[in-house]
Order: sequence, then C-alpha cells, then structure tokens
Amino acid sequence: MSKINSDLNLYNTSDRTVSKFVPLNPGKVGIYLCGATVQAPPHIGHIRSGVNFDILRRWLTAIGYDVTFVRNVTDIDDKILHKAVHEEIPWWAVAMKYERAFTDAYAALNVMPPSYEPRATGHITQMIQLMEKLIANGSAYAPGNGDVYLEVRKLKSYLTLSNQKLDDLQSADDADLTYKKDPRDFALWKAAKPGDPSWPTPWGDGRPGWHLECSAMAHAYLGEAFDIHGGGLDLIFPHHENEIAQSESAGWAFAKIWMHNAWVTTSGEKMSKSLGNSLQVMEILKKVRGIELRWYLGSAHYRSMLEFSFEALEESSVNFRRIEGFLQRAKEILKAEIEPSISAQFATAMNNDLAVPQALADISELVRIGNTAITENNLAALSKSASEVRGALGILGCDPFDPIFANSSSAKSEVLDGLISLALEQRNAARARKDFAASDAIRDSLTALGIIIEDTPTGSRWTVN
RNA sequence: GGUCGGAUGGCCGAGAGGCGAGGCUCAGGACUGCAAAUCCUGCUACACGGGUUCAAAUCCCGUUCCGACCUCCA
Repeated sequence: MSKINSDLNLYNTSDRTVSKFVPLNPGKVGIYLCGATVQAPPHIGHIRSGVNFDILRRWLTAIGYDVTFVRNVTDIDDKILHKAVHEEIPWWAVAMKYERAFTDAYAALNVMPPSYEPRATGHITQMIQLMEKLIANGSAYAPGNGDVYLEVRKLKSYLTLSNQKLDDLQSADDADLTYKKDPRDFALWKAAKPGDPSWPTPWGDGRPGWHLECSAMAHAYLGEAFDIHGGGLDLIFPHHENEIAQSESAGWAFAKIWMHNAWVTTSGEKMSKSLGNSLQVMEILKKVRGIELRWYLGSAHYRSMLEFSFEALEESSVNFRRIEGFLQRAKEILKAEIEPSISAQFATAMNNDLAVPQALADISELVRIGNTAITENNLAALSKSASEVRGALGILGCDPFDPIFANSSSAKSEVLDGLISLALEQRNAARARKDFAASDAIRDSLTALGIIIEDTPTGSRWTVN
C-alpha cells in the first residue's frame, strides 16, 4: 500500500480521454479544487463534489503519493453582497456564516480538511501581482474606470476545455463596450461601487472578479504548474477556461489534468439553488447518518449524474448497513481490530478512473465471502475479507470504525451492554426451559426500545437500530 | 445558433463488440423454537428504425426524448 502504483488512470476533460497519471514531481500530487461560493447552506450537490474529490485524494494517498490538496473559499462575490442586503448583516458575516455551514457539512460526511483552504479576500495581494504581470505583458488592460479586463482576442488559445469557438458564444445581453475592447473580454477586477467592499489597487479601488482568485491562489499554494484541477461540470465554462487564460497569459503551465464531477439531479434536472431547503445536507442528515449519505453520494461514478430520491438514498443505506453489520460481526468474532488492507480487485477498479461502482461490486463479493467464512468458522478467510472490506471503506471515507462516525461514548456503551446482557441472560434462561412466550416478550421489549437481538451459534448479540 | 452529456430490468446503478456487474425490492428455499442475521435459487434489461459483423446494450447512419453550459453556479 505504501508502494507507488504507476497504474492509475484518470479522465482528463482537456482531451476527453482516460490516460495514465504521471505526476509532475515523483511521489507528489498537487490538487486544486474549486470550493464553494459561501452564500447559502450546502445542498447535496455541493457536497458530492467534496466527496468525489475526497475519494480521489484518499486513493492517491493510499497508493503512496504525498498529496497537497487545496480547496478555496470564495468569500466575496455579487451573490454574497446581495445576500448581505437581504439578511441585513455585513457581507463578511454572510460569508463566514455559510463557510461554517460548509465546514460542518464536510465534517459530517468525513471529507478531510484540505491541506490549505484559502479565502479569496486573503489573497488580494497575489491577485494584484498577477494583474500587474498581465497588464505589463499586454494580456490585460485597465481602461481607466477601475475595471481590469483580460483581452481574449490576444490569447494564443482559448476555450480548449469546452471546445468552443469564440465567435459562437452568445454575447451577454448586458455587455458594455464603453470600456471593454471586446464583449467577451472578462473582468479580472471590478471597480468599486458605492457601498460595496473594496480594496485599493494601482487602477483604483475595487474587488476581485470571480476567476482571478483561483489562478492567484492555485499559483500561491501549488506553483506555476500542478497536477490536477477539479470542480463541478458547470465550471468548465467560463470559470476554468478563464483560469487557463489568465494563468497561461502569465506564463504558467497551470493544471495538467482537469477533472469535473457530474450533478446530483432531481427529476433529471440539475439541482438549483431555488429548490428550497429539503435537499440541504443538514436536512438530509436528519433522515440518515452522515456515513450513509456519503456512501450514497459516492456510490455513482463521479462523472455520472446521480438521480436523487429519498427511496434511492434509503436503499443505499440498507446496502451499507449490511456491509457495516458484517464488519461489526467480524470484529466480535475475531476479537481484534480489523486491519485495513487493499484488495487487488479494489485497486484495479480505483485505478480505472475511480470506478467506484465496480469497487462496490467487489466489496459486496467480499462481504458475501466473509459471511460464508463466519458460517464455516474460517477465521483466516474472515480476517482477510474483513480487512479488505475495511480497507475499501476507508478509501471511500465510510469506515464505520472511524472515530468521526462514532455515535456514543464507550463508557455509556459499557453500561448499556451490562443492562442488555442482564436482559439477555433472562431471555436465554427462558429459552433453555422452552418458555418461548417469556423469551419472546423480552425480545419484543428490547425491540421496542430500538435494540435488535440476533441469536447466533455462539450466543445472542445485540445492536442498536 | 454553438458546445457537451444522457436514455440499461419494479427501483438505483456499472459496463462499452462475445463469456449474465453489483445493490435494493419481490418470490421460493436452507438454517432457526419462532424471528433476525446469513447463505442459496429465481425475476435475463439496455429509447426507436436501419446498417456493419460469425457476434451489437456496446461500432456506424438516422430518429425521438431528456439534460448541462454559452460570463451567477458543485
């Protein structure tokens, strides 16, 4: 597991093919993921992106790479300013409120904190430096009104990710050619409007355009060239195209591989922010555990649409509980912690552009083998399959033994265990004298409390429903 | 108008020329005092019309339907 596996293949939006991953620096991987614009609580679509790229990160780490993972926070933009007016609190309070909401959601789903989580407003200096560079080399211009634009007509290449032609783009209705040389030139920097937050620059007070921050921050933390840049499908154009334009104009090689996750959809449509709050992460976590929501969000391939329904979520949870139940039984039977390991089949699946659905099929097979081993009391086979199941679940961020998912203190559990054992002794005494009415009454009482009793060849075990 | 993606069984969801993914649900069986859990068996699908091929869910042509992006977006 510590050996670097050279067989990882990833899909690159740049050339729309799956090809072998070769890091820029041996043994190291730099990833920049476009994070959230913190202007509303996260819905499950937002968090799918976090989960998908967290799985990528965990897999890269598992196969031996030293991963630097950067995920930004866009804490200044039009929507945040509008929200501030609407909520009657300062813009920075809006940004912090929803940044916390995202942080909580990531934590609830066991998405690892990034190596660095830069905020746009903390990197104005880097943005100004980038703009100075772009203006100095003729790529960008400051028309004098406080705005700064990138001149897209001068680009050697543009729209390479989305495969579009500049002249085919529908021009914006509100394109103002008073200052722009071309309607498609995009703003690196926006002049301050009265009442809006602003920062001083050589071209006047203003605030960042949306695209500039990612180029500046990726450069600050990962350098001129890095391995993987990720984000949602909708960021391909214009955001990622413009990041490329800015960065390449600055002479940076920028990202080698572009990876984009697909949507969580409802009724076949992209989840929109106007859906109300029923699909917010924290609302769904009232119905299922974080580990179950993560299992569901991670279960489809990252490039496939995931058609959300509460029925599908529940089915997925049932599937997960079967696997979780197996690991817990295995731990009890083996009387030891299960050491995670990676099966060859799981590795093959993950190396194939993170083929998680295939990996899940392999996990199901391992669980079946393990359950059969329990029946046959084959501890060696049980240990092997349990290890491989736990190892796979760890990569998927769904290890039920991960302390982050623990739901009760051990001291409390000991008391509970003592009490239930007392009841089970009574029940087993009744069963021994074939007083099944009495034994079933005890089981029914426990069931009513949410405690499930299972009789096994080696005795009765209990779990909390 | 331009660009990109999709349609798979009751449901979710892989695959991408041949050897039935997997899960969930449902039905039957084994085990069990009865359950639960587990295991076994069954439910043979790929939008439509052509074509290529010994062989097509997969490739080609056409059609229908659905969705995404085109300067707010995970």
